[in-house]
Amino acid sequence: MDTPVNLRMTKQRQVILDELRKMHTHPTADEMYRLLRKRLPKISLGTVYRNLEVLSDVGLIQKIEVAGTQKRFDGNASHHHHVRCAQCSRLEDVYVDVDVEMDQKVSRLTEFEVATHRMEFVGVCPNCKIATA
Amino acid sequence: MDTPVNLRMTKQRQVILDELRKMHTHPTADEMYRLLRKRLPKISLGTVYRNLEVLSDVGLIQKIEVAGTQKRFDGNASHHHHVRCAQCSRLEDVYVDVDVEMDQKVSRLTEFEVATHRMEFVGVCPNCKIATA
DNA sequence: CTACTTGCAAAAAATTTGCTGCTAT
DNA sequence: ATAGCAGCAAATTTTTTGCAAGTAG
Repeated sequence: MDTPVNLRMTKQRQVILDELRKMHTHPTADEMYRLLRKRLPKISLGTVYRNLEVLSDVGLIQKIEVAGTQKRFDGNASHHHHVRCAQCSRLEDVYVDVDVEMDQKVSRLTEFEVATHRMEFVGVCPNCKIATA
Repeated sequence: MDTPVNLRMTKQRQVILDELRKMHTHPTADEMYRLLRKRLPKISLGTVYRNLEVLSDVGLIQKIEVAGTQKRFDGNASHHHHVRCAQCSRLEDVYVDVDVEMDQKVSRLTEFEVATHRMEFVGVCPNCKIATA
């Protein structure tokens, strides 16, 4: 539950981080699990869940909370946003951002002390545009 | 699964919409269920799920996809965003928005045809600020 | 009428947890 | 040494679904 005081870099954790970083998609825990078993045949789904949780707690990866029932994870820990296809749910990174005063503005309006934000753009992806046309 | 051609306004659906609109919080399906049983003791959880789904499909309410494992729903169907407290998960509405060109900009960058966006600001709410201080 | 909806119960999907033995530090 | 982790399996939590009977339009 709580993130331990001293994190260890176990084989499993290393591989999870490694694979996620080279993925450039935004897999669910279950998708990661299926992939990881190629390198670590005995890894368990529980371990995948626990590690994705810990890694995002310490900021090495991002937990993406967007549409859909499953959580998704992103090996890219830098500040960026996402576009999602309303039809096929495809998810991609977007590197645009609102101006820096936005968080301040919301802080004043709501009395929350706003630290960051996430944005999800929703639309139709190139593939689905063709399919629809 | 598919939204029917003709929607009926049943008692259950009416009450769900009604209660959700006067709530000003952003309840989960289960929270709605517990509340609704006061007015409709025999309503089932399945009905609550199905109706929240249908109502958001037709745009009468909003399905909020934010942090956390459960989906939340918002009786306010107008375009607005949310602030979430990183400590206690309290969720509030925010009426700020990015400039209208943002969606266009993302459309050009990603080749998605962007229709809308959602923003979630994350920070510490007034209560938790006090508790922490 | 009849397409749509409900309640109920069971199933499925997603995530978390208890435990015991192993391992990174 | 020892706090932290892994694997496994069981339990929980959240959501969906099949079905037979009821109802709005």
